[in-house]
Amino acid sequence: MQGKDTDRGIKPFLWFTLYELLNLGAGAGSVKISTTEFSSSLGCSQQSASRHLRLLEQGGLVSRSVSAGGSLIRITEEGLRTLNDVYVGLKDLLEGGEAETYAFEGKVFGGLHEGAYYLCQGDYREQIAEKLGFDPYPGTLNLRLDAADLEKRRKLELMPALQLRGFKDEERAFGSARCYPALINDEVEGALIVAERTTYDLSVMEIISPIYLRDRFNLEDGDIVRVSISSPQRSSP
Amino acid sequence: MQGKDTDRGIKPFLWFTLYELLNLGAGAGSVKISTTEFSSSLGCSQQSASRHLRLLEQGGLVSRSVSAGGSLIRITEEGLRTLNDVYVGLKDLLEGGEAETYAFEGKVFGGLHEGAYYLCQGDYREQIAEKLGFDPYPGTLNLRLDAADLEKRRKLELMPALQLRGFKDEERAFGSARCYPALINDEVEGALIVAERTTYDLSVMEIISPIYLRDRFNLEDGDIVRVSISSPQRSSP
DNA sequence: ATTACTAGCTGTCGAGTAA
DNA sequence: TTTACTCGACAGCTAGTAA
Repeated sequence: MQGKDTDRGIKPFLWFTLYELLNLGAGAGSVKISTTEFSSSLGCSQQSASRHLRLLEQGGLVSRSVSAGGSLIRITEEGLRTLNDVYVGLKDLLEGGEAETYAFEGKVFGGLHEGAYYLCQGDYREQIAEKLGFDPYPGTLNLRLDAADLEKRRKLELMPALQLRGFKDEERAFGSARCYPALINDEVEGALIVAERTTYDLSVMEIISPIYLRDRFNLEDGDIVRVSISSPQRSSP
Repeated sequence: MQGKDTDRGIKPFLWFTLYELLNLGAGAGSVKISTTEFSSSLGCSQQSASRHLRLLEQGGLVSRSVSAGGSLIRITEEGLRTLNDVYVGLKDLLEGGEAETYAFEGKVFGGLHEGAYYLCQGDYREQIAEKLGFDPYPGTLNLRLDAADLEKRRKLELMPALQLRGFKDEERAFGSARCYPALINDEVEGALIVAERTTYDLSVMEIISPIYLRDRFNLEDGDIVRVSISSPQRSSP
């Protein structure tokens, strides 16, 4: 495997266009701007600005609602992650990157056991084994976060993650997912797994692990479990 | 004036090539790598890698010594600044940029009064008036930093600065310079001024100000003066 | 006023190849 | 082995213009 971690899957010139949109405030919320105005802040022609925006939209990095008098533009979660990847890389390389640790405490709750189904699908299981280095117990532990942790959770959302590809079988399609290697209760290895492209409730964390965590820690619904994630996912030295 | 602060004067695709060089460790010191190896880590052809390196060298962003068996490559100070500019921008926009303050304490020393000569040149004086908002006293205050402050000084060196263009008159050419607005002894406005393209001793800081600082603070050689620089130089909102 | 298509230009790419 | 030239192909740019 020689996969490029730094592969952002975006053309350099489009990355800088996205960066300029962030500069104009399209990261925090929608921004109304015309292609003409945007082209001048970008230092190119109106036509190029228009084309860049279309390409970014196609790539799922911004969302737009085109209307007369300027369009409403907003950088998507994926767009922010694309920008943040470079940020994390630079931080690491320029500041001498101390690996931050994100620690969460969540309450165990029932969940719908959907996770178990996905994990039984051979393809996910293989990818997890390959990328995380363990064979997952066929089920997820669902944790609910306190509202106070949501801001931290949002930041984590932007951090680089290991990607699990989506796939199809005869019956249905499975979306791709991201996962973050984690330490559960400071003892057991596992991972936070986040389904892609779902407007998932950020207060819910699905944890996988090679072992059955409810047994291992004698967990009942409502118990508190600690999840520590260290970031960034370092590339090879 | 509608000058783009974000104008890095570098093509997007070259920026990412520079970023990849940083990834390979060419920021901390020279790195030996062949264009073929580099092209594979860049994900492009050997010809493009070679061309990119030549363009970066022409632009003064990397220095090279081409030799058989791979060239020695190192990112220059200006190259690091180009990367750092984007880093600072992202930090500001993604993390909600608290403006850091760099504070230095330096010992007054004589200096060669070269600075005074430059400041009398009309062009510099005009640019300072325009960009810093004051008419400089025709002379600089020279401070020598403690060795302990040098690391901080090096970091400041990478921060975005106001640019003073170089120029020529009939007799000679004057190089360009960077300056950082500063507060002197927490009371008087002024600026740190750094001549470009000189392998300047980082332990020396040249301070300009609208008034004669030696009188204002009753300074003798060896006295301690405090210089506070807040960064980044925020762009217009 | 917008956004975006078409046409033609320029710059960027990479295979071949020289040094 | 290197690095870097030439040159054909095409991606990205802008001016003009349509919708």
